[in-house]
Amino acid sequence: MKFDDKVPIYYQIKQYIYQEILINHFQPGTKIPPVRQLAIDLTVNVNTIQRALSELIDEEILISKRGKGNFVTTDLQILNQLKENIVEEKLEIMYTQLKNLQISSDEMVQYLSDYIKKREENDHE
Amino acid sequence: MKFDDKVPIYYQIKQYIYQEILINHFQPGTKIPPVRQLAIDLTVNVNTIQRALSELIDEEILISKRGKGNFVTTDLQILNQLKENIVEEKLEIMYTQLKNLQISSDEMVQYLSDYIKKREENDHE
DNA sequence: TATAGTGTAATAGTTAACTAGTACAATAGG
DNA sequence: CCTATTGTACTAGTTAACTATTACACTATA
Repeated sequence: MKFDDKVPIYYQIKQYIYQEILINHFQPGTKIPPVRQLAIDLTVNVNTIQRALSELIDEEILISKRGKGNFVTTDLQILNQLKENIVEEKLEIMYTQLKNLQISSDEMVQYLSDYIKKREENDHE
Repeated sequence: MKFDDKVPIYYQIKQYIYQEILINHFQPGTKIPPVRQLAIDLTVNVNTIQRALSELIDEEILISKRGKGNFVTTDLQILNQLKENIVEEKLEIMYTQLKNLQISSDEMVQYLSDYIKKREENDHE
């Protein structure tokens, strides 16, 4: 996995696991891969995996069962809230950054539409 | 100035200066504040300012004149390109992240519109 | 010419993130 | 009961980012 060297790896792993859960690659109630396997898959140290997981456990996104594995919560309320928070966070970051460049809301929507159009034209090649 | 502790400070300063230039707080051809003053204003060390500035100088956004100060380029071509690049970069980051959550382009535009609407309702209070 | 203001360089020390390695605790299965 | 698998904890060492400090080079001006 490729990481952005401007952001801590453990934090990017945390985001990655959020993503895998929210798109149901890791399903509610099921076991996620063992820490040692994740370390291999993501080519990082076990400690770095553990740091990401321990935060997810604190957040009750994951439930740790010693000797068994780490399991995705079955609390759909938590997961729905998580998705909402993440989407809103991403929107807020972009909104704030473009506002700082004195780009209006209307321009922002237009820029996004244009960007998507451009992307999708290229993706169809 | 408040910094995101997940991203290097020098990098955030660099982004800040981009912004100040693009919204004409620092105008083409004019001198930006001395490094020692910037260090005070942003409450960081001079070395950290210098690190950000040296990258901007490499990019020819700024021109350094020893003993005089650092000056914003007068090359509007470079500045226009810079703005385009930054806007596109911000759009791309959000697009990619929301796509990773299996959010469609149409949903994305809708989410942004909703978010803006919500923001502006609150901002008017 | 002396001094203040400017950019630049270099050293030393601190901290957070990461890696490597080892060990330990709990569980499952033969 | 033994062994493999799993999560967890701990120590040690490296590196990048940051701070603090000093020094130096160039410019303007009194």
